[in-house]
Amino acid sequence: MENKKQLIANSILFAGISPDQLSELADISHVKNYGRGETVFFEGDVADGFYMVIEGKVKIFKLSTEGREQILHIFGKGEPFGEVAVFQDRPFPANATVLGKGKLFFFPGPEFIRLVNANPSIALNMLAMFSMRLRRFATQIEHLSLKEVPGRLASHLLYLSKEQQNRDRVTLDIPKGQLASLLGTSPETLSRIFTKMNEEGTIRLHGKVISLLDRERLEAF
Amino acid sequence: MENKKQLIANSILFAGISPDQLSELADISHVKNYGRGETVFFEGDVADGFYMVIEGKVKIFKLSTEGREQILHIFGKGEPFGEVAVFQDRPFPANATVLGKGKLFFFPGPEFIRLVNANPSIALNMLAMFSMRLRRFATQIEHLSLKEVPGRLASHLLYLSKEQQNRDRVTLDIPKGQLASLLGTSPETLSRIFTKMNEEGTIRLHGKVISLLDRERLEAF
DNA sequence: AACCTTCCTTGACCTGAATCAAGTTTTCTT
DNA sequence: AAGAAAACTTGATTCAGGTCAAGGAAGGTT
Repeated sequence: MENKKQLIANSILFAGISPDQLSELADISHVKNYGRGETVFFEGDVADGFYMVIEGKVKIFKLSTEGREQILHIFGKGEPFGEVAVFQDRPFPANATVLGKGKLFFFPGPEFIRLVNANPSIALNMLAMFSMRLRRFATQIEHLSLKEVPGRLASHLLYLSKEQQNRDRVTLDIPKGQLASLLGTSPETLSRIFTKMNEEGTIRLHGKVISLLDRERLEAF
Repeated sequence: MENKKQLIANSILFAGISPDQLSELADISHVKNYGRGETVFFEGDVADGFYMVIEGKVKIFKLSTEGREQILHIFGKGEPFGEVAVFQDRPFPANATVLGKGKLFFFPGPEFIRLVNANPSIALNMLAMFSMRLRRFATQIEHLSLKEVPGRLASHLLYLSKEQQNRDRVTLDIPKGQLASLLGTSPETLSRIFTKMNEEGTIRLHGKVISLLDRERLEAF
């Protein structure tokens, strides 16, 4: 329980909250466990609350009528999701499932709305978070429309490198099939491009570990 | 000047503001005029303030290295833009130019930040606005990745119809070339699809006016 | 009314990437 | 360790849609 409070206090969303409100949040939230690939919610479900990742990763995605998948976000530890729907009091606009297995907080919607309205610092935290997501979405739209798949992959590898202390040896944190869906392409195409970059000497592949041999070239895409 | 206050008071962003703050806003804001297709700002420019449309339309867009354009938003009367960059204190993430000619408000950044921090109701208005934009972006990503161009056009026509009192006779509010860029395609491809839908009897073209003859089919895309 | 510019359309061609199919490797499970 | 299930790779084929090129329509300007 103490642990629970700490997790909440350390999150971006609830940073700077008062001890009272922290206790209240800890009281109203549940912890939920999810098995491999289990669904958290479907697009169209009523948003009676939102979630925050404690352990594991969650993908938020859309499906086409033919079953193709486009990932919008992948959220990790400490990141909330579903708050937009709660805040707008509308159904979830996309599906959420756990990658691997995971542990999540659930916060009931009405209590959260009350908190946001009462506590300007939470509103400001949310604004900061939404701003970042808007920026990311803008980049994603740009990439989908203006870059070809090799360019998107190159961007992603450079992004991963930045996240991982700018090392030249990068580790994929999701399966390649999921990466394909995040980049808006098929596993087959992604695989071919990996192979080509490997042959050209731009990168070196070792399964989920990838060495960036030629950053210049990656940036040129 | 009275007019200026009214425009601010009627905007989504500043709805519910106090008379004092309204006066202050009116004092710190300037009105700027823009000629046909003039640029408001470029991607990468320092965001020392943000804008609100008084007259005309503004497109926010990204450019590829080869010069292709992807429109992220088109904003009309009363809509603010550039606030995300101001709020994050980061350069503008995209370009903004006026379609046709236009008249805009400019609000200096620091004063705005002060206002948001002091006034929770503005923060909540912003949250509502950002939520809506996140949703729109999610839809745009979904369309770009999972729908083909005819599907995106069909969606857009149905969306326009909804905006225009659900009439079956819809009027395009931007040139077709711009629509192509909004839908993430080329003018040539868009033109071909318009022609095909016209031949199939799904729609009837009269320049910028389009009759929706077969909603069923449009929705099926 | 003639001119110019911007916008739109149509044709011909080409290519990036999706799809289908079949194997291979990796990983879970028992 | 063996078997089953995912995950990944490779090949062959197809096609949506981008690009280049040229002509036509529409709207603004003098």
